[in-house]
Amino acid sequence: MNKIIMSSHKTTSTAAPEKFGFRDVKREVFERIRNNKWGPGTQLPGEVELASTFGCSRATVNRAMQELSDDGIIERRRKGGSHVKLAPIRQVKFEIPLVRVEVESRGSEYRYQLISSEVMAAPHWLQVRMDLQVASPVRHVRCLHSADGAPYQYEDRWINLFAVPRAEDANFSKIGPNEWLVNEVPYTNAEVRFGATNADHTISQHLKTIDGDPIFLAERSTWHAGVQVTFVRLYFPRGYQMIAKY
Amino acid sequence: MNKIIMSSHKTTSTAAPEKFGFRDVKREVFERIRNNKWGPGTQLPGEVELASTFGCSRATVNRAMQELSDDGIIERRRKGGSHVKLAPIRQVKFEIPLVRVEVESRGSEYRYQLISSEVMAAPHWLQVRMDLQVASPVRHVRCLHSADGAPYQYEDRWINLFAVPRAEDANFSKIGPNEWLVNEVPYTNAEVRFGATNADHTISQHLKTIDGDPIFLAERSTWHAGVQVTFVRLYFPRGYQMIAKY
DNA sequence: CTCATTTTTATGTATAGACATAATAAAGTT
DNA sequence: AACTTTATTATGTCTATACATAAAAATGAG
Repeated sequence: MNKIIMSSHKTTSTAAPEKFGFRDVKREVFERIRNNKWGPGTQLPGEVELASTFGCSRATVNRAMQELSDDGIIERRRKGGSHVKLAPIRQVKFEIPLVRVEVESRGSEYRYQLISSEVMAAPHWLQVRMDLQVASPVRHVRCLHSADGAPYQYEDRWINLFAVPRAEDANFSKIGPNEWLVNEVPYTNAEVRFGATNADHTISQHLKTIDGDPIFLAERSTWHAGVQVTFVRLYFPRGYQMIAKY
Repeated sequence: MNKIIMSSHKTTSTAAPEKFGFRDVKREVFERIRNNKWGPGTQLPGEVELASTFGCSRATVNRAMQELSDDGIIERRRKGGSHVKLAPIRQVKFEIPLVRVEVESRGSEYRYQLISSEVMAAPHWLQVRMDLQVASPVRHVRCLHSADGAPYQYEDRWINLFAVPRAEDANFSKIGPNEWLVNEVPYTNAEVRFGATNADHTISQHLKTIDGDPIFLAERSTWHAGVQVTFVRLYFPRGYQMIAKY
């Protein structure tokens, strides 16, 4: 299965000449970097050289190197050539699924419960947070997501009705505002901030924890076409862990 | 600056025929998806059709669509064609830089301080955590990272000396174990878990917080070539926020 | 020597053409 | 109708070629 080139020459006589696709090239180059054969800072061979080394076209090498660059493994500059990154600032990727999907994928029974909902003028702190015009109408929704009957996430959300007028009449008693918004206003830009906080009385009441318990808090701001659509605070009870791999 | 195609026909007579590169194609397609012109689930035109629409080659369209697929915007299947994703499970990307770099990029003065270091046999809980052979030698290092004199991150790290023998004699009094490891064993696989916890006495002492204060906790396990290299717990005082955009 | 100009070069991007592959659709068989 | 086989088709990938572009390196002027 594994295609490995031992020497840097084109092909040894014994091995089958198996064509190198861009995946093979990518894996090979990455392997050499990992093995410290090409350590941090090393200038890599040019695309033409690599192409002849691996017996493929420059376009193929180019795609491989392009992806390695996207992955943050190497840096490329015109004329300067490709270099192994000095500080491997590797990026973590993870998906933020719908709560419902997240709960169900753990094999738990998902339940949603609307706690409160009201339409009002944006309070001052929110105007600042959401960069709103003074007194824009917003819908404030609070709800609870449970897994197997136990509180899983407390959601405190503000929706900009100027950006999403239809949210004023949306019915959030059965599906949560997040799921509704995702269908209504897909493909937004967002910024998430993670941190820790204490449970105040309201939170501990809904999450069934004790006042002062540590809470994992995620704040998300979401934009569409330049205007902020929603601002939400998600509270997770102690023990919740968000997992990311890279 | 903005190149916008109004109709779906090749080119209108008035507008300049400006060539569409893969970026233009990508932006155009994404724009139509965002505008709900092509809503969730919609089957997109085939590559040949798009190519003639935008007046470029199929390869160009292919690259644009490939990237949209990588970005999680669309789904592609051979013969099935390209579809706008139903549930836009957008992925969050963020970088985990070196603490030093993180602090310095905020314009603060970084300081590092070694608290303790000892070589020992792995305690039982760690053996389980790191999937080690019984009683592998490990180096336990605790240290503190500060920004402008204020505690920024308390680091509690275990290094598998079987995987990284040179770590036994490494000097961690001036540069931290993370920075050392990143240079010694680059390009590893890792898993990070985020959560919230309470400050116990040790933590609150070093982070200068009060016992019981909420702490943002990140646990990271790192592998190289199949064996776990290190396990680290990072404690951030209240107020710390990790920011991710997407 | 210093500075501005030209040349060189590695990567960036686009293209037409070719074949591979997976999966659907269509046709044929029982 | 249910099943098998074949054809069709959209995407996946590779190639050779071409030109663009940024930046280093070489060159020349003062």
